Amino acid sequence: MRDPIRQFKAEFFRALGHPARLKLLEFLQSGEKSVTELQAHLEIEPSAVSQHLAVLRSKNIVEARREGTSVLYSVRDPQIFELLAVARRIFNNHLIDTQAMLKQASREPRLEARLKTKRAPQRTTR
Amino acid sequence: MRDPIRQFKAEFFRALGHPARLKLLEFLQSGEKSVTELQAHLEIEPSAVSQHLAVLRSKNIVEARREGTSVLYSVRDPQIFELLAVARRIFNNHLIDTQAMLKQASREPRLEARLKTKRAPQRTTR
DNA sequence: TACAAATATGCAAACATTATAATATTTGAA
DNA sequence: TTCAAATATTATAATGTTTGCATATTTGTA
Repeated sequence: MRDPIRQFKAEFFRALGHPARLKLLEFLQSGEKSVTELQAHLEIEPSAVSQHLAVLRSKNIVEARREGTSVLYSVRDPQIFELLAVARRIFNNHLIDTQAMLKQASREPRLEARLKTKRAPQRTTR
Repeated sequence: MRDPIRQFKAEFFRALGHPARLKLLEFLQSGEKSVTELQAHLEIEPSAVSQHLAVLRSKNIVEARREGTSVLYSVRDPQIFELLAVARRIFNNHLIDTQAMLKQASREPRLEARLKTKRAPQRTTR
């Protein structure tokens, strides 16, 4: 593999790249939850919840412990929440852009259409 | 769409989910760069660089401005760097796990193999 | 056995990546 | 002004892959 560390980081970010998994993590912010609770909160197929949890587990984002017949999940590192908080701040900063994007279904103008041509500043020497 | 905001956040994280794009962002931490510089740094096909840049642009992570024949890229919001820094801290915290994972090519044991069975604490009543 | 949860399987679809080729923009020279 | 070079972007297509999900099965616990 070309670049194992960055590859690993990339996989980490992709693990966050699904609405259901984000919702899981946000819910886990209020503490450890059983799979049953998570399923009730997400309102999707139980097996789908397990599958999303498996993705998060595989990247060490959450951890599980069994208690009787239930399995309780929690977020491994509180800094995950810090990460989500920073992301939230970024979205808030660009809320106007974001709303515009949502509205127009992510159609973005071509790059050149955005780029106001600007003459290169004149070098004083050479 | 079910959940547009979380959907959007998910797409944002997925935009970070590629080693080349992470490398781009890390490089941009030292300031605005021309596409030529970015290409030299990444050592991949020029068009591939443009394509990755297009992904980052589409999520408003970077912005471009033209100067003469070159196009200069920069990161829109310094908090992106904060985000990457938090991610880095998370990885460092779990470095041992991470190294183990890298070594064994991400083979993870099944969940039950990890779960030390633990008896549920006895309820005092009922 | 019944309950809780995970896993296996299979499929469709969406997605992502990359390579190649074509196109656009700016600049400077003829 | 016309052309060519340099810089980048975009279109296309082929591919490959992951991915997400549903259904069914299995595992672990009480």
